[in-house]
Amino acid sequence: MTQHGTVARILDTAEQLFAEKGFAETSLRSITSRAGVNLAAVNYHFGSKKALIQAVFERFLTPFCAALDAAIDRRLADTGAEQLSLEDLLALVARTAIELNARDPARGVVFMRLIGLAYNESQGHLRRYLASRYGNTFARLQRLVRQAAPGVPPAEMFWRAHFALGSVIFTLSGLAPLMAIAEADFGRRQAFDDVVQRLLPFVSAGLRQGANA
Amino acid sequence: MTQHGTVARILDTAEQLFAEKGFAETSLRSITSRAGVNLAAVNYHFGSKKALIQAVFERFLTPFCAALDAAIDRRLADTGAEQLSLEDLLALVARTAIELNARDPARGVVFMRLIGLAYNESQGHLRRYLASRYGNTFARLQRLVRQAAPGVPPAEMFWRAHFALGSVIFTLSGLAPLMAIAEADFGRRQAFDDVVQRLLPFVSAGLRQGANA
DNA sequence: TGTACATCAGTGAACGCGCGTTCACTGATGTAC
DNA sequence: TGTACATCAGTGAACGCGCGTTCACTGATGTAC
Repeated sequence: MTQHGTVARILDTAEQLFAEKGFAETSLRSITSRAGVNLAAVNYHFGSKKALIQAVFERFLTPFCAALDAAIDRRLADTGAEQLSLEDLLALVARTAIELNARDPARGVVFMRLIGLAYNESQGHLRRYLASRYGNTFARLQRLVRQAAPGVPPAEMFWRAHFALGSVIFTLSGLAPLMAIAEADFGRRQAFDDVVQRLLPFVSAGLRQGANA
Repeated sequence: MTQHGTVARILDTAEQLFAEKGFAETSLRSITSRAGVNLAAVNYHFGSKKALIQAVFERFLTPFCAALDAAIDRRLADTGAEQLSLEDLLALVARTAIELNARDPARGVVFMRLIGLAYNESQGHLRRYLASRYGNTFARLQRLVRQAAPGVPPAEMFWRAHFALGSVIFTLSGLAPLMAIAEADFGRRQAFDDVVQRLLPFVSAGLRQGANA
C-alpha cells in the first residue's frame, strides 16, 4: 500500500477488495472510492474491469515467477544435481513468496485467496490467461515435483499435486475465519507460521506416500 | 431433474446453475427461463434470491445429515464400540452421499462444488446459516474424527481436518477441468471413482501422520 | 524568449443494461350455506 | 344443487437501482519553431 500514483493506488485497492469479496461482487465504484480516485480512471488506465483483474495478477505473478525461476536455478547450481527434494521445492516456493513481499507479510495470503478465486471462476477467462502467461514456470515446477518422487507414476502425481494445491489454497484463502474458529475452540491465537508449519507436513505426507525417495 | 411442480423445477435448475457459475453470477432470469417458469415465481415461492440459495442447500443437506447420523448410529451399534476408524468414517460419509443420490450420481460432485462456493462466500450469510442448521451433525463428525486419531492433539487435528476438507472440496468442486487436463496429459479418461480412490489415501496419510491408531 | 500545438493524466456526468423485487391481476380449486 | 366467497399458484409488466462503460472536457507539461 505504498502511496504513489493513481495506477498503483487502484491496483492496491483492487487486490485487497477482490480478495475480500471476489471479482463479481466488487464494483469499480467501491474500488475507486476507497482508492480516492475517479471512477473513469480504471477504464482510462486499464481499459476494462477484466483487464484490471488481469493487471492485479500480473503485478504479483510476473516478479514472483521470475524470482522463483531464478531461485530454482541457483539451488540447482548449488547442489550440482538435476533435481531437488520435495522439501527443497516447497521451501523455495514459500520463501520466494515471503521474501518478495517482506514489507507486507500478509500479501502472500491475500494472493492465495485470489488464486483460489481464479480457480473457481466460472468462465475460465482468467485461468486461460494465467496458463498462457505463466504456464512455463508452472510446468517446470510440475516436472521437478515429479522427479522428486520417482516412485509415484506421473498420473498419480498429477492428482496428488492438485490435492495438495487444494489443501493449501483452501486453507490460506479462508484463513481469517479458520483462525477465528481455532481461537474460539482452543483459546489460543494461532500465528500464520504455525498454520504453515502444520500444513507442510500434511501435504508432504500425502504427496509421498508409497514413493521411494 | 424429476419433472414435477414449479418449486422442484426451480430448485433443480438453481442447483445446477449455481454450481456452474456461482451465486452472484447466476441471475434469477437465467434460472427461471431455463426452468420454463415465470420470473416472479421465485419470489412467490421462496421470497428472495437469498432464500432460494438456502432452500437449495436445505433440500440436499437435511436428508443427507439425517441419513449420515443414522448410518453412524447403525455402525456404532454394529461394532459395539464408542468410536470408529478413520476409514470407517470417511467411507460412511462417501457412501451416504452416493446412496442418497443413486439416481443422479453426479449430484454429489455438484453439491461439493456448492459447498466450496459457500465456503468462499464473501459475506458469510450462508456459512452462518449452515453452521446453525447442521452444526450438530458436523460437530459429532468432528468428535469422532478426533477419537479416531488419539495420538494427534485436538488443535492439530482441527487444522488437519480442514486441510483434508480443502483437498476434497477443491478437487471435487473443480473436477471437470481437472479431468480434461488429465485426459489431455495422459491420454486416458479418468473415471470419477479413480479420482476418489486416489483422494482417500492422500487424505488419510495426511490426517494420521504421527497418530498411534 | 514567446507562441502554437500536441500529449497525457484525470474528471464529471451521463449512457444503456440487467438485476432483484413488487404489484395488480387471472383462473382454477375448495368451502360455507 | 347452486351461489358467493376465500384461497392459492402463477403471471406480465413495470419499478428503481447499481453496474461497467463512454464521452466531451480540463489543465498541466512537453516540444517545435
